[in-house]
Amino acid sequence: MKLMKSNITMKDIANKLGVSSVTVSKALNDKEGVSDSLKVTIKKVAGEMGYRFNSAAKSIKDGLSYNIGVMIPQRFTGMNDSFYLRVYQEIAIHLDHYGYFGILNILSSEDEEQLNFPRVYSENKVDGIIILGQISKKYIETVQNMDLPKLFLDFYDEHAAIDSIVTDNFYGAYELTNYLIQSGHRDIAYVGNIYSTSSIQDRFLGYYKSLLEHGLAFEDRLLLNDRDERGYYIDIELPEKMPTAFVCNCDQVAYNLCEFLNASGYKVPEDCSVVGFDNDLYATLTSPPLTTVEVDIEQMARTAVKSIMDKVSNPNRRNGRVLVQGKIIYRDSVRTLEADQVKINNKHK
Amino acid sequence: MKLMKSNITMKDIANKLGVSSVTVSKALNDKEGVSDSLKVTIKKVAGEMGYRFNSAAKSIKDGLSYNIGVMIPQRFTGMNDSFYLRVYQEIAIHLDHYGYFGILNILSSEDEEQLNFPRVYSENKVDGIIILGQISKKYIETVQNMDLPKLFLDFYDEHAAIDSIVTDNFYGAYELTNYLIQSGHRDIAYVGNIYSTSSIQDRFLGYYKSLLEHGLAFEDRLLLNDRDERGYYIDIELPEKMPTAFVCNCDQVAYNLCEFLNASGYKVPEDCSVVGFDNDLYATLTSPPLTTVEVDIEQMARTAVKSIMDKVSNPNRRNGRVLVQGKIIYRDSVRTLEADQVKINNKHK
DNA sequence: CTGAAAGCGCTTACAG
DNA sequence: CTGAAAGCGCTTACAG
Repeated sequence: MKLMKSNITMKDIANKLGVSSVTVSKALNDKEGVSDSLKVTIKKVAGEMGYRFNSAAKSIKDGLSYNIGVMIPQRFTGMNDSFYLRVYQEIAIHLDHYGYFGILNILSSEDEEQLNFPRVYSENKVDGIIILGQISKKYIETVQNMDLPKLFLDFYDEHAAIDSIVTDNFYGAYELTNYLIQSGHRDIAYVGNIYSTSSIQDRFLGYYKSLLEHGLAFEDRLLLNDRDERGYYIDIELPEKMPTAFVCNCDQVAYNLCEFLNASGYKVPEDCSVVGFDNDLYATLTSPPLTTVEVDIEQMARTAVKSIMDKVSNPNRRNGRVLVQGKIIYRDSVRTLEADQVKINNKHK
Repeated sequence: MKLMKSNITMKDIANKLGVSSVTVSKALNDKEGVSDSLKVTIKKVAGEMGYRFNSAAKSIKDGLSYNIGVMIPQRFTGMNDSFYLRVYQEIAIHLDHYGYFGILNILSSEDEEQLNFPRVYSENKVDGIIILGQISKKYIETVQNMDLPKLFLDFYDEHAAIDSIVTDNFYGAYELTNYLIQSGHRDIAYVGNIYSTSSIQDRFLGYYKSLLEHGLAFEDRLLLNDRDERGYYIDIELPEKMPTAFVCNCDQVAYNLCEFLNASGYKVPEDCSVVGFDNDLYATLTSPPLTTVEVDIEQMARTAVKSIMDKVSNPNRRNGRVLVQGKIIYRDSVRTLEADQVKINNKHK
């Protein structure tokens, strides 16, 4: 079925002007081989005739679609405050600078389980694909089999030799924990299921490194679970002996924790300090607002787009694992403990 | 520059099997004119060879890109909780059912002012375009000049003969106000800049109709502004005589109002009732949570996709202005006033 | 059931 | 500086 659109082609412009379509093509693309005056005329007439470039014709010639696929696993799509959608939005904006477009591809749980290639791939709709958000081990293999530049964003996999861009979760949590220790805290818990995602795990390790460096012992009671294997939040169980501070793997969990602490009669930061990660909406909804680490979405998107575009022009290009630094946002959810208060806390043992 | 990808084409499959590419095309597309056995063989070999369909070649033939553009004005992109991004996400999911993809197009303020066509249009990248979020009057004209099926989503314009899909703001606010009146409220304010967007205005009119129907007089003091001309929130000024209830144009403003009321010593709902609109994150962040109207995002996206796909196959198709019903979510921010309390309130006059 | 021919709109050598 | 020819990968008549 042919659409009844009155599509103007280069040939139409050429006919009107009594030149060839080759000349029109050169003029419109600012290429060598047309006199300046003819070029001007052609552009003018093209505008008058409402000419629109047919990118499909170009695509078929050079084998490029001028689209980049952004794949987000379905399970990340339910949230109200969607971090990934905002990342996608920034990606779309940056792709525009390269003359590219972004095609959003929600990876259904079904396709992920059945290891189906995404349609953007099997229909050749994209020149590269950014996988935004952790996918299953099995599906990583499927992605590896795709003959296309690809990039993991916001997660990585040790075994897959696929370039990735992640927030420096490790360093961010390390700095944040250092800050708590400098503020006099010695008994610090970490909240998060460390087997759930690499982000949560790496943030834990940054926390752990800080403990190690300061000669503080880590105990199992200091690791508090926040979600089940499927990623659904569960009630947080406080340890018998209360820590003086909590490092939460994300702001939403920090928010949940604050609510729970308040309900249990603990005040933040008087009774215990809480820090988050992400600096999303939740960080400003607690009272007091949360000290947290801001993920630099714009920088992540910019880096991701640059990296994938590099790979499109040079498929052998490897960038490895690139870290994007976060930034601590200091607010009021951390209390500075006086030396004697630290002692009192220790006596409780 | 030609990409060094080992692209398998139908011709390759045909050569391998000693048939013509026409036959391969028919087999792969399940068309008439190939024996079943040959069809099976072709599909099998195509799979083995890792054949991927070249959609650009198809596009150039039938003049369809199999993409739909979704344009969101830049000024709506700053928010943390992005309603429009979630709508876009649902649109992408529904487009998939039609074999289509969604291309996100952030309309920069610059392009909006200079009345530039979006690149998705001038490069023929889409078969239709959904404009998600109010654009300027001037830019509406630009959109009208685009020779492409188009659709306004979440707003409409009286003068533009462009189909639109909007939440039934009028009816939602009407029902909500009815509910307040049934709960004994007689002095009800509306919070929102009614010249800012058609949504805010229509919600106001629903509120107004409810007042009219119940013989309640509207007074200017009952209309409270919440944002300036550029859409930035301003401090809300309470009227001298406090109303018993507030109908807010959206949940975020309701949330802001609740914070302000609490800070000013008023308790919700004991001292005054508050209702919102949208049922977004903010509706559950107040305490108590807000009674509000839920916008049916999934239904809006489904309707929008169906409508634009209709127009793609039949450019003359007109659907007019389609309303998508919302749904009241009853929570605890509304107090039922006893008859005598209403009287007491009236005595204050 | 099978395939040769033509064409979609553009661009890339290459010849003049 | 200008353009005829060929080709990108597919599909649509049409002929056998």
